[in-house]
Amino acid sequence: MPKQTFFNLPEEKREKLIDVATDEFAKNSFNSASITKIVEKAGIAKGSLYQYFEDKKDLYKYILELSANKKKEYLIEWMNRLQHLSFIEMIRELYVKGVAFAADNPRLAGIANNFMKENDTKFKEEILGISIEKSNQLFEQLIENAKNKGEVSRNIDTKVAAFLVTNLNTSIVDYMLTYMTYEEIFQNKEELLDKVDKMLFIMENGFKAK
Amino acid sequence: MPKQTFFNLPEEKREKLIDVATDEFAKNSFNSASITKIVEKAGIAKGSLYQYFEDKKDLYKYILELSANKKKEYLIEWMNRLQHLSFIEMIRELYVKGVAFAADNPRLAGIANNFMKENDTKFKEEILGISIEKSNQLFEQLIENAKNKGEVSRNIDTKVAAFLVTNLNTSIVDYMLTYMTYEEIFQNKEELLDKVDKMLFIMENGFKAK
Amino acid sequence: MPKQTFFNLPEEKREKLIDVATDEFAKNSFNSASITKIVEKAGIAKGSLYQYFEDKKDLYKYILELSANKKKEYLIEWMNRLQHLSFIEMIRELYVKGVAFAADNPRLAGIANNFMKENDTKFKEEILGISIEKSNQLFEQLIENAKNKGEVSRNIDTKVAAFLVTNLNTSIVDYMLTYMTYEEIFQNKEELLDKVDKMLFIMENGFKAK
Amino acid sequence: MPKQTFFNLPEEKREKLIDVATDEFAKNSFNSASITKIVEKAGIAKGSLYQYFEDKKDLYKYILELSANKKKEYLIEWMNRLQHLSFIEMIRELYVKGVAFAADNPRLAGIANNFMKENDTKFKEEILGISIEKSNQLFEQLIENAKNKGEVSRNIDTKVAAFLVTNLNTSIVDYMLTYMTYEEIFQNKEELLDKVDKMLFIMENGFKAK
DNA sequence: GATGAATGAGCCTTCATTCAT
DNA sequence: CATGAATGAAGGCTCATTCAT
Repeated sequence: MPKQTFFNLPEEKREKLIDVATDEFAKNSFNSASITKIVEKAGIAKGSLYQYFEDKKDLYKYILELSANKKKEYLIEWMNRLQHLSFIEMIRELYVKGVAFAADNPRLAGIANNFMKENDTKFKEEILGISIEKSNQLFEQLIENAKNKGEVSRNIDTKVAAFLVTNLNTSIVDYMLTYMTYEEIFQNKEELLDKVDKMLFIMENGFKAK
Repeated sequence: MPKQTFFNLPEEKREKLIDVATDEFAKNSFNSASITKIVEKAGIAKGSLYQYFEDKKDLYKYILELSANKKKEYLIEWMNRLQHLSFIEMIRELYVKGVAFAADNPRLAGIANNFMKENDTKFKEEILGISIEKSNQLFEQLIENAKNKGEVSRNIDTKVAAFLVTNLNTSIVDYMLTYMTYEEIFQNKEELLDKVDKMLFIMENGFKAK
Repeated sequence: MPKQTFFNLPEEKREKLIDVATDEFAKNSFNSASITKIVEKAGIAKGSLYQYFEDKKDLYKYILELSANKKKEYLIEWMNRLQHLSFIEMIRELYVKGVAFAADNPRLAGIANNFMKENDTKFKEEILGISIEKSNQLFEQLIENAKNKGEVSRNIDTKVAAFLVTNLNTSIVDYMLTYMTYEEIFQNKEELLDKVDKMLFIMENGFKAK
Repeated sequence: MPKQTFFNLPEEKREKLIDVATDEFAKNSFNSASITKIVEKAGIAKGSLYQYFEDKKDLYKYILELSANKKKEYLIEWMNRLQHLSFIEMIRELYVKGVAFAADNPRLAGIANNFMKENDTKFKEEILGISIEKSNQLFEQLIENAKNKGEVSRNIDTKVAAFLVTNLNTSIVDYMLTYMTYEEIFQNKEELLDKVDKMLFIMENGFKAK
């Protein structure tokens, strides 16, 4: 929720600021990110930033939201087809889109990633606007549906399964961003997608030999 | 590797400092943790801390190591029985011990947890003393063995499976520490262990209904 | 190379800061000079100084450069007449201007003087921007020319003579600044210039009785 | 003037401390030299040092004096023959011994050298025990004598000549220690002595072509 | 609306010296 | 006599935020 002044800015200036802030928050935690560096790189006055945004947190929220919106574009197709896909197909597509997003927009993905790592729960809920609890409920619903359709075993615990699905999603992207350079990610996109398939195979069938 | 002076300290003082530092590093990332706050809470002069430790990193390493050692005590039994357990039993025990450790020592677990979240790979490898790559190899070996014994399906990819196992382990503890109060953790230990079992059931058998 | 912010400062404030910093660097080596004392005496916030200058070294470079520029004004006439003067006249004028500069601007001269005393060669070359070696070559050239014109004996070693000329120049000013109060320097300017002449007489004719 | 306790020390310990302190004061100005580093390298308790010496200054005085005494050994021969040498021979020998001393004991020479560079006149006189003025008088006397013997021209100014002689002496050694590594000094001793001769030739005969 | 200077608390670290044991 | 823990001021530097212009 930037102030109106921000949207009155010439597009070039606005984009530059967004770009620079994205970079900073992709590389640093909220605390470590430096407003000073952002305004320096963006070539704007420090005071100006405080005319566009309430404070550091406000800027952060905005950048995080942009990243989330960009990701939604990747997921929109997935969401539209939720009904028509089998559960595993759904998850596969979710992961695939997630990895593709991170591969194509490593900085945007990095922001969300760093956000997930923040320790301060109050801070996170304040930023999210809703409780973490709530944000996890989508998957529980999807799993319940899949159980009803007979696609997912009734023997597994829904909440636990939802937790597992969400965390693996996060872990994959985290791995990419933390241990691979942007270049490596870019060059190995196919390979990464292949690994996603292998992971889903495990999730679908389990470890156990039959 | 604190200086000798640290070990010459009266136990009470030493414990107080460890306690306070543990607290700070459990609640903050390395960068955000404050030496100033630590010495203030410990009631010692700032200069004194530098008589005990080389620098902030040295203190951090020590506290992290203490946490690791404490955790090793929980895992020692697991390690001794590695040969005699089936793969799923092994993983279950690993997770169970991990959760138990975090439930009994939430702050110590929090330190390791925060360490995992650090973005700076060089920093992490410097602290660890070995490469991240290397530290992940144990599980790959365990999975290979399990495949050979016929416990784990040959159809699954070893590296991916190892990644999955490690990350879930981390995620569980992270979840506990981030979204539950110490009190909640303590009161729901049984319930948490039950969830571990449910997760392992999924990992063993997969999502798919049969 | 101060930041633009420094030049945007009201002249009074800027001059005050320059004055105070000049004082500190005239009285102390680079290491011993204190940023804290400078800002206190200048009556500005510590953070402000870092809005004007990159760091201590940046401030130092600037102050040193100011001193050098001021000295250049004294030497500009000398440099313009290099061709038309005999060697000894050249040296005399150099020394005379140097002494006059130090007498009129003891603090500015003191800064350059302290710089010469720094032990760390790398530091000095970094500040100078060129190698020490190079900065000494002017005199060697002048002496060679003088030899060719028959003004200076071919029997003397050029490099050694250049060393001698440079070091005496430095020594004289050093002596003034170290062992005389600013007041004494000011009151004895004539006397000092007379000593310069006496020294040049020795350098011209040597110690030896004929 | 160390305390008696210092002399009661086992020789090995005493020598180690001297050695380490020598090193520190050879590499740093009085201010920059670190007591902490000295005791660490010497392997003694910090408190101990303050039982041997009054304070940092006291230690410094002692180390400086040791260096002076060592140098006196080099100069003793020179002093004994003062009467029998011509003026230029005297100076030559003084310089030669000085260079030889610095070549053989660069650290000891470095201490004296750093001392000369100190800005605080009061500090220097306090350390020296006598006024700088006084310490320069020897040469004036020697020059006067040389004039009387007809070796040195009556046309030169005694005080100025004395200043010149002393400062060149210092400058040569300073040059060696600042711009040459210990190894280079050691390997080029002959060459350095040759330069001394060349410088004395200039001082004897002057620049002027005849 | 834009500016950017000013702020002062905070950062980690080093210092010479003291003094209880 | 030796120890080394304790001290707290000082070191250079960065921070997010404010506010007069």
